[in-house]
Amino acid sequence: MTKNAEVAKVLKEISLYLEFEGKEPFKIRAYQRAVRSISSLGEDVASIAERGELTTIAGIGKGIAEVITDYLNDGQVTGLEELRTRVPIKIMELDAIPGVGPKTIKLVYDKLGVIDLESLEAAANEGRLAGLPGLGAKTEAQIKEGIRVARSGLGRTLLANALSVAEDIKKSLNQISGITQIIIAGSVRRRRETIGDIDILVSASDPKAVMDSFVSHRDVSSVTAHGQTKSSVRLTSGIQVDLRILPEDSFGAGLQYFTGNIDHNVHLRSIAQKKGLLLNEYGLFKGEKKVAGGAEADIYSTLGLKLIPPELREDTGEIEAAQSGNLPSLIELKDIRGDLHSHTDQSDGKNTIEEMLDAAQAKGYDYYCVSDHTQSLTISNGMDEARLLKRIEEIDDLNASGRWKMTILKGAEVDILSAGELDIKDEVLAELDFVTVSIHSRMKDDKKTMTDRVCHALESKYVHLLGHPTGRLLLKRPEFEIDIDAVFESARKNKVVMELNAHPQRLDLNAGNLRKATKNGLKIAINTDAHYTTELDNMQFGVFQARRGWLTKNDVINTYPLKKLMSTITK
DNA sequence: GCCGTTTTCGGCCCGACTGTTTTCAGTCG
Repeated sequence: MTKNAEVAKVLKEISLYLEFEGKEPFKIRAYQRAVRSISSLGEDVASIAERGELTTIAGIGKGIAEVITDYLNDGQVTGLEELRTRVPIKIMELDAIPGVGPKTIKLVYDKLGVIDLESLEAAANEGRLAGLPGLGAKTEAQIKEGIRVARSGLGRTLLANALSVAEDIKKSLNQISGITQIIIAGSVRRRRETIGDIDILVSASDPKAVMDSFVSHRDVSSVTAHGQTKSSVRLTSGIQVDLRILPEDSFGAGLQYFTGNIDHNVHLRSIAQKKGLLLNEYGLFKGEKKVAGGAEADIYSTLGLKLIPPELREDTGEIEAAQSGNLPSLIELKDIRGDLHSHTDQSDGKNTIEEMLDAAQAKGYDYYCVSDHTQSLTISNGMDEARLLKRIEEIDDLNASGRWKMTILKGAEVDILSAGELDIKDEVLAELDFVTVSIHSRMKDDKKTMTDRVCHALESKYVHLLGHPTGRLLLKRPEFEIDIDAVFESARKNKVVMELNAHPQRLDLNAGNLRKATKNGLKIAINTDAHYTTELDNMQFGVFQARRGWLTKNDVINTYPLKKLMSTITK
């Protein structure tokens, strides 16, 4: 997946240069669209290129496909290299400064010879920006602040974090009287894995009171906009929060608009246009007359669409599905009947097995699988065969004790070794109810080695699940190199289930791969991989991600009653 | 540059806020 980020970056740089040079706006927009498309792609762009299917990606046509192919083949794009030589500026670095865009970059390059963050900062500090055409003292001060923000490296944050920050602000806003509606919109509502900024939507009898309260919230470090209907702040944590206030009869339209994403909205608006309607955040209009606006569902139904769950709104086929009545009936948290991957203090978990079971029972689960690490993961105190056999006896006793109404399943998270062999003998694996295999070592293996390793592990007749299949840690570690299509094929042949690891930092598989896996007939298990009792709550993040991957209840084996679950995994 | 239930040309989503203007350009979402 790292290639996707690289390709997106190259396309973004091209779009910036085009804008810098004042080229055709629609061409610029086309490149921007392509950047978004590649960034949110659920699969490796290099694989798509190998199949010659680049132009099947939304927003990628012949021209941009060529650019991508160039880059994948040579590691560079001819036209871009020429631009870089002719205009030697760090355009990406400069554009990353909040409030600075291509036009400003062009201005300071032409007038002052600014080429990067350092030279811009020097110019600002020496007061050389103020006085340039269209730039005053305030803009100069803003740019200085923008440079500080850019330097601090505040980027995206995990959904789990953004959600808790957003809920916090929502709670404090809710104390203002006269608020009739308040909803967290944007990418948080779409449950994206990582969040750039938080959007909050409010309807209130006294909008000004809400705005004033918002910009003076205790966690606000700077206010970047403070208008009548819209304000933006940056929190001390670095997260940007936008607040938008709309009248009650526009709230549904506003919610639709500020949930996005942008491509979904553009598509929706073009449908409105074709029906002779205008769609904006205030409503759906036929001439002067508002035909929908108070409720989000009315916007969709008036456009001839079923209401699309926010998690699907990425313009990746959901609008067509809503038109033809083929939207999936998405899985919900209440459908989950058990957790099939969890740890205890016998390996690297922090709670005892009894504590974990109590916590699982409190969730109302029908079954729960204890799956500690195995011996080669010495750092996590992994179990050898003897300890595992003892654990099996222990769980038999716990089941017999009747203390828990749910069924405790005997499991393990078995390490996949360097050549794909497992680190526990078959005769012990045979004693387990549910065997998960995972990669925890040699994550820098090349693609073929890693793919062969994993596929070989899946061939064991004792293996039921592949844990966190791509090994990524969001915002921290990329996926390891692996041919996911080959893994899916091997899993299908060997009747192995794919994990959707619900840990907020993993969410592995991603949405695109989930969609592809189920299309290929694979089943999914959504597991928390909990190491603490509190981490059992992470199941919700797994379900969010499952919904983004278009998963239904039937795609997910831990929505099944125990009997059906066991017959599904039996080989 | 992309795209197609106005299909191979002629369109392409729409608006808020700010600063620097005196009607608007730039940035952002």
